[in-house]
Amino acid sequence: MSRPQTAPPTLEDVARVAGVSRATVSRVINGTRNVDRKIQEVVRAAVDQTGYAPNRAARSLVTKRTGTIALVVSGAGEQGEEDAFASRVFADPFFGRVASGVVGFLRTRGVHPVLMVADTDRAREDVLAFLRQGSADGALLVSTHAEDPLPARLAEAKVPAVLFARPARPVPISYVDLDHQAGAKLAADLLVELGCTQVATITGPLDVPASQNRLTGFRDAMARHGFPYVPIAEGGFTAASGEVAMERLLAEHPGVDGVFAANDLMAQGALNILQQHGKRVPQDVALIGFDDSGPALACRPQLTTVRQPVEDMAAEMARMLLGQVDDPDQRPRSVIFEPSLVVRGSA
Amino acid sequence: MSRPQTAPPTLEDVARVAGVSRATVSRVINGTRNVDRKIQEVVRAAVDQTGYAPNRAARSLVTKRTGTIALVVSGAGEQGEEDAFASRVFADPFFGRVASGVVGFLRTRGVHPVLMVADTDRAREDVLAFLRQGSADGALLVSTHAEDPLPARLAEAKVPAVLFARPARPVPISYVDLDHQAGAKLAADLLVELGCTQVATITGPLDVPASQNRLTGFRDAMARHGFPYVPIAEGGFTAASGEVAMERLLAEHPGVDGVFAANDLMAQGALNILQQHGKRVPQDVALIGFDDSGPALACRPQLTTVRQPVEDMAAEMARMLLGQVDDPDQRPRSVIFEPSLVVRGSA
DNA sequence: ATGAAAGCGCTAACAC
DNA sequence: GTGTTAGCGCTTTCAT
Repeated sequence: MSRPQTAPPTLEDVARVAGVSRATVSRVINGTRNVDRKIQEVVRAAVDQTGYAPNRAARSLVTKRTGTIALVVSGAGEQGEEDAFASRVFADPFFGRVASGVVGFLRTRGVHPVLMVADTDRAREDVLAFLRQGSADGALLVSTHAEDPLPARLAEAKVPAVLFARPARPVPISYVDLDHQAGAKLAADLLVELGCTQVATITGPLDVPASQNRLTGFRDAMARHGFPYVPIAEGGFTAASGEVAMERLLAEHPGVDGVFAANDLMAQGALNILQQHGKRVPQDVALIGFDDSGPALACRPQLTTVRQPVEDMAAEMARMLLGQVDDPDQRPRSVIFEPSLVVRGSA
Repeated sequence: MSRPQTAPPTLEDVARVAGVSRATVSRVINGTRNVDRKIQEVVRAAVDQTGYAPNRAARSLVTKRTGTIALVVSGAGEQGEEDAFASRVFADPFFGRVASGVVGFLRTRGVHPVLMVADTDRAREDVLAFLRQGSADGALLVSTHAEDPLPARLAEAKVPAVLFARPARPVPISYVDLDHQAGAKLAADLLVELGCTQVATITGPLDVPASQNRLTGFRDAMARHGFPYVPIAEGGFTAASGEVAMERLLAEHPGVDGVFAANDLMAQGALNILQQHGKRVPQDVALIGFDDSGPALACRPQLTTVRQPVEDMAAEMARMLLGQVDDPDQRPRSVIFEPSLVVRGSA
């Protein structure tokens, strides 16, 4: 460290110390081309000695790559409640799992995710501009809203992008998703196996494909078991909405003995209400959640739930995105993950 | 949009369309210097027409600013369980609130947070390198580990940085924090007011200053109320650790009638155990949490808790950091927030 | 195998 | 008030 307070060392500095040209240093750093063994060592020594680290802006300027991707959470833009959207979505354990999977995958690849929230038209334009002028190499999109225009915009801008979950309306864009129907079937099968005969379900917002698929899958499986009618109550993927839904279900169908909630948060809410009404879970009512996120373990009894491997799915998104960045002409692909049943105490 | 598939428009392109020089376009875009009204309009029109957006890399190369800051979560680097750390921390609602506050503040300022996890020495070096060679203008650090060397390293590298919470050992670095002692006192006062006489507390990890302060504040307040002895059980800020701690407390002090848990997650765990042992909350045992995060609302009864305005604190961190970026010679500052009591059903 | 030199897109002196 | 010009630090032909 010969230069205490000064500007960071540049390629030029390293080259001078090593007694070679900038180009050579650049080559050994990037591992391109053949460079003489001996020279490589000399250069590496000079790098260590100077504490050199490449300037990403300069590199990016010439390579047109940033080593950065956007991790964007997109949602409905209720005017004037922007921050509310952000806090709602970041409070959901689901998003934490996505972030965890993405970071876990990217960390070893020298790529960094920048967090963006796209909850208004303005914010969406910002995201688009950010991507279009190359501030990031691509985007990972978690959309919470069916009418989200961002997927289509990204596709038409030909920005490398991967979605979590299939978009509500067809868009030529890559995504990872879960076999929601299979997951719902897992729940239905267990409920029937347990002997439940009055089964109901708390769905997610029905404009979201995942909610629809879970509902459809559940109904189909129940029908196949000889239960053509399944009462439903629509929730909003929050614990509070799960409570409201369960109240309604109980009011309309007091004899319900099995409930499938489309996520763990709503299952948690349902559990609260069930217990409040003196129903024992799982003895009086069997309850199954979806996701297998943190709250499932915090409940008493712990939630039997359909596990969605969110971290793996997020990692796969990142993998796909990087592939797309390397080869922009790749056509859209999708990877579907299989859910699994995690049996705990609630069913 | 005259150039369909080609490279994004540059300043040069805009200048040509507007019939002025690059410099002039740059001036109107950055709002510097006086530029003739009429010309401004012409330029803006040209910008719209071309769909121009400044290239951040190029700009950053000359300004030495990136418009990016690092949001780093730093923690103990248990060898080989890197991803476990990431998923643990991102699963904590606390971190979501930090992210939400940070994003909320930065979004209007054109600054973007990049997410980094520093859980190993290697990862910490990466963060440092990232910052030192100017890939980000500064760092927001949430440290979960008392022995974390990162704050000191950041300080000595003279990287603009702000911590969430005062570092365990003195470091000349800015931070925001909560008056933990005052928060704990709020809890103690309520418990005493409710008539509890056998009060215990579940602490956070005792090497973390925040945990220590909450404990000290609680003990002091209880002592002042005439209760010199307060049984404690140390937890790890997770629901599961709260369960273990509560079990132990109950085993050693079956008559306990008031519990203060150092965060909501542990309070939730404690609640599970209490109810499992047939204790009614709040009738038999009054229970108070800390944070006022999501899980507090999902519990039954809902948690009475000491609110920590995490989003505001995070926003303040971001504000302080940007100030520091603008004036790097600023000396370290700290801002302490006041907690407040949120009374719900558990006490 | 290595060096010289051009240039990525932008800002900031400096002239006019 | 506006244009000219010199780089910022890097990669990458193109020579050698």
